[in-house]
Amino acid sequence: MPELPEVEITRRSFAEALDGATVTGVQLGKPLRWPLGVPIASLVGATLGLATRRAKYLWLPMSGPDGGLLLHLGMSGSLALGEERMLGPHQHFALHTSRGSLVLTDPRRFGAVVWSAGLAVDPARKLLAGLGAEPFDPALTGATLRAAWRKRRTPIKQLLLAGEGVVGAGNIYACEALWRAGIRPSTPGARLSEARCERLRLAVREVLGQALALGGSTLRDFSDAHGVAGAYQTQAAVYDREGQPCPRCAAPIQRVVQAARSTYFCARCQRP
DNA sequence: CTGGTGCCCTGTCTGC
DNA sequence: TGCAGACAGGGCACCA
Repeated sequence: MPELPEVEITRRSFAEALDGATVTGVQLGKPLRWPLGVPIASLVGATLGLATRRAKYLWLPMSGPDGGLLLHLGMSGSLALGEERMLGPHQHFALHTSRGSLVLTDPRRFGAVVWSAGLAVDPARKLLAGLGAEPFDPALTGATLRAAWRKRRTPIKQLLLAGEGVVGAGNIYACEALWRAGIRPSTPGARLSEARCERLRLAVREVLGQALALGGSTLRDFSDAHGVAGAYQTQAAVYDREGQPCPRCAAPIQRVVQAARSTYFCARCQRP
């Protein structure tokens, strides 16, 4: 489900409310992708800091014990902040605090909540290693993207999905950014000139920025920690629009499968 | 190293 | 109505 905009919107919707809160309990439902990695009891009494985000991961820092929870929403996860109550059938993690309970709902359980003593040590270090630059990092340029992709024959769509060079664009926003940049999703990364890399960098920023402004995309069930849905999906130019006219040139949008994921593009205005 | 595939798990929708 | 199959916003492990 959640790509970078949805994760960031989720973060913003609860981070300040829980900054400084005391952990009063933790509840687990069915297993998520990995074990929590710490006894629940040891977290009780910890003080929460301000939640941050790296790529599609959220980091909930704590002191006493020092460390934090690294959280990923997977394909179907969402967080809600509310009163403490029984876990529902798809609620597999709850962090009860002095200022409310943060509950992870994740039917498919591809998500994760993992304890790490810090971001620079395992398991967080290993999970975050190799991620590309943040899309809004001023240090990210067409030249740095060109350098990251120049030896990669993998199609650019898959490089974006893997977070190589730049993170944050999942299936929806990778399709949208490539359309905006006029680049065919099947184009090998190495084929992109620095100028096209720069165009794609700007496209990724624009798409993610617009999605952030619209509260993300709600295809089925995404909402922020207060239950507010997103509206970006109504703006999509190509995603899930197979056969419909390209907003730019009116040619029918095509759908292909790359690495087992649907890719939508306009064959007329997106060039190899 | 690299690119490709399979898999984790559940819900929803489509077509027979 | 029932049921099988495809598909879904992500990412890891493993293979050749």
